[in-house]
Amino acid sequence: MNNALSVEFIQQASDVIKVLGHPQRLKIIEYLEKEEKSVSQIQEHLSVSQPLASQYLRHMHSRGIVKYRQEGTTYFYSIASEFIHKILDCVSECQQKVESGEWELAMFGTE
Amino acid sequence: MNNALSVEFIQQASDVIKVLGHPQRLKIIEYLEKEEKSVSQIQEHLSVSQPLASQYLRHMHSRGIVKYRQEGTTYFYSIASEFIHKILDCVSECQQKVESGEWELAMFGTE
DNA sequence: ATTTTATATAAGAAAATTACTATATATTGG
DNA sequence: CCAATATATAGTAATTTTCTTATATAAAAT
Repeated sequence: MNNALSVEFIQQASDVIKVLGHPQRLKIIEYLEKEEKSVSQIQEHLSVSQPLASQYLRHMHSRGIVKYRQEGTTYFYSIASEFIHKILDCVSECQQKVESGEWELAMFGTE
Repeated sequence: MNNALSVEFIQQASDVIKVLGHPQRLKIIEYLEKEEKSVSQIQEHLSVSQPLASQYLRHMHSRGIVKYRQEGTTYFYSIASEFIHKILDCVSECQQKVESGEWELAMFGTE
């Protein structure tokens, strides 16, 4: 079932994964899961400054993780890749397993 | 099907995901997927120095991503969490979908 | 035309990450 | 006890990331 990952794919995938390895950006992705949101909605949801929200989104856009649609001065962002949806499912499933006591997210908190 | 992620879980999960957002560390995880490996095996597999390999592993161990078993002077590392296996499955599935043309890993490579 | 609203962009300081070199520890074999 | 092997740890320079402040753009409203 598991083919080996190619060197290039590992490089690309880790680039994408890296973006999700950040609480605020992961929160954005979760917020966008169901439907597109405007920058100001995202900004309020995170309680961050406008430029910082914009920067997060630009960052994720440059990696192909989100896309946007413009309507007047409003930009609606949404998830651009199936891979992101899958990862999010995975994280969500993990939370459920952890809550049910079936799994541990991480085994030790040492250091 | 999708419960909302809690703030604490997002924090913890992004901490773990962050570790995978690095080509060499992701490669280690993939290398460990089937079975445990010694530090020197991992070192050779990555073509990095001994201290660097050890540092990667210590880093991943501190996050509960890998665990080890000692036998003499040899340390055998393996994946410590189900979550990591799941993420790896997800990445592997993604590569297959990308190769088959069904998905794109990322939509734009701009910037 | 001017103001307001929504967002983007730029520049830089502070903090974190990365990878290197040098050294330490601990187990095994002679 | 001494050397060799396998791995860990410490210290650090270079790079990257993160977040802030200030400014720009562009559409809409007055």
